[in-house]
Amino acid sequence: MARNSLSPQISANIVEFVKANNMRKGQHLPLQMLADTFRVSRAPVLSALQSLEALGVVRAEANRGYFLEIDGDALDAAKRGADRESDGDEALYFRIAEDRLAGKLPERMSENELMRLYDVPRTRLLKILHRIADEGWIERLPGNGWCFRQTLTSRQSYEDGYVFRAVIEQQAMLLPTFEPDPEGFRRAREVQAALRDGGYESWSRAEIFKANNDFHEMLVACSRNEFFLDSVKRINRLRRLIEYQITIDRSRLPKQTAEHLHILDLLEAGRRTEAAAFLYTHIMGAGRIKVPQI
Amino acid sequence: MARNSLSPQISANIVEFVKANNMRKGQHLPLQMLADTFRVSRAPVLSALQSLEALGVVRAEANRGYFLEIDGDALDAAKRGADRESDGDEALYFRIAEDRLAGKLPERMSENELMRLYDVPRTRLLKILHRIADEGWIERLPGNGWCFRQTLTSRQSYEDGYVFRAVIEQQAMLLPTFEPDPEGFRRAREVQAALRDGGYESWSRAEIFKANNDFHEMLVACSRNEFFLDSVKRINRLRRLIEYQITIDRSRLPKQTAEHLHILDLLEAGRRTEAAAFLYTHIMGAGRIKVPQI
DNA sequence: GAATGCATTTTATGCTCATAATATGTGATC
DNA sequence: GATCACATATTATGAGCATAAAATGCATTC
Repeated sequence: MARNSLSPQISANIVEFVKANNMRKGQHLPLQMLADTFRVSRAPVLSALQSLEALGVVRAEANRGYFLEIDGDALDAAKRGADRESDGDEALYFRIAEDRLAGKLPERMSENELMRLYDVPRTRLLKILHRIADEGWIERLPGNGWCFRQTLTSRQSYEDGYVFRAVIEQQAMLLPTFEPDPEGFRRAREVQAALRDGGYESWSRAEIFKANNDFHEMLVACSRNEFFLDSVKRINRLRRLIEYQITIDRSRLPKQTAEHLHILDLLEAGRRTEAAAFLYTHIMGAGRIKVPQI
Repeated sequence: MARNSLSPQISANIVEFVKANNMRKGQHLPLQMLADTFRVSRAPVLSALQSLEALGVVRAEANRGYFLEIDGDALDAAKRGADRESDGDEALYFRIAEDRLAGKLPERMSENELMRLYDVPRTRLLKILHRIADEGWIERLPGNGWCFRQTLTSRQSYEDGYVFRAVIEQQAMLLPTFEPDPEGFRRAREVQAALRDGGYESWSRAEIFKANNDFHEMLVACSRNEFFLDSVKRINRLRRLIEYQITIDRSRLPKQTAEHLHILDLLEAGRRTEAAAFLYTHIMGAGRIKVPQI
């Protein structure tokens, strides 16, 4: 009847924010600041804080606002709880992706067929279809209906994607505007070290995938060219869907993180050309693409 | 009240199709073939042909279908007529782009505000906003409303775009999967030669721009990697908006077409590395970007 | 037998209204 | 002086219905 509320999403954002900023018990969480951070009004932030209060994460004080009740690094339980209930659109999106990858959907479908199949109102469906179109694996036909493209399902596209990433990321690093971001590097080192020291066995598939993507996007962000960064982000969203279907080969992770750290080492030593070349073979290797000798 | 018909658009497509295939007076235009070509049903093709009949472009014969009444290369008048009345969405899209570039729109706007301002129903507005979001110059806010990004308006983005194109196109040409497409080359030569031999003075801005884009997209298509091609197409759609605001410097066109032909020459002589290097400086020169000496 | 012409079904858009969520203005409180 | 609490205004979604356009099935014609 009405739209689904933002506040579960905001709750998750707040928890993430608290962790990322290493906040401690007792610290104040001003409404307006959080609203500005997440680019929403104070209203959904308020209702998010109210539900976090019910979980015991924050405490309300009359006329003074909300205060952290738990140290930031002890929030994992709350985080998982918040993650689970967030965003019904995301769920539908994944259902469609899964059905498509499993070959359960015909190539062409009308909006009405999709609405009936997934039992969602048109508006919600359209929002998701447009997002999928943006990712490039469906397109609107000129008359009625939509048509799935081969992007997700063909082996060729999979390999083309790795080649594209390898080229883009290497070239981004070679741009004259490229400049390492010390803070980004520091955080990346932390995450990669944690992954190396045991994380590769205990983290969830999604967490590992996110850590990997964050690393690569951080690197490309250093190029200070939004087109390079947008390209990488776009293709990574696609990758997420495909890789989710594949079981992660965890035995390859230690080598991967070692290579990530090596790239940071090279860059900090000012050996940028070497770093770029290494990054290229790193990505091609991850996609198991043969590098031709020219 | 109802949706706006496809048939004006289809009419334009038919005219274009006839010209591209060099069809002559008297040739048959089968419904199903045209429908398949444009990925629609026979219904809108039929109504398009009926309006073309009213213009005298085709002639209907009872139970036999429609036949060309004019040679393909004499269709310019009909083409211009068809172009003009096609697609109201496109018009709105350009109005928004223009207003945005002129600084007439605030950074954040709600859907309702936009509906009131342009006096269009929500569905039509949303379709266009999603298209704009896909092009990257607006984004949906988490709560209400949309937010324009700086992509269109900043000098920095403009230059970044040229750098991106130069890198992508050069690298696409260097891929092991790259392979010249003889038919594409032949057509490109025709167009570029026509542009050189007078076209640069008489063609409209849109025609010149399209010829230029087609050339570059044809080259990247030869890489046989859809991600490279999609990237170039995406950025070219953006470029169209910006360049439309700028008066074309027609004096630079002869040099440009000469360079295009030179690239084809190099490729046909098998000198791919040289062609790629030349293409890179060609693009950077068009954006007047200084190439750093490393 | 391929393509048309016509009839029928299906689809997407636009409109109105109800409603929950988001956004925002203003006085109260620390 | 910043932040909150509350009241109010605005916004976007969903549902139902009417309608023009698009899709499709089938007899007819060449």
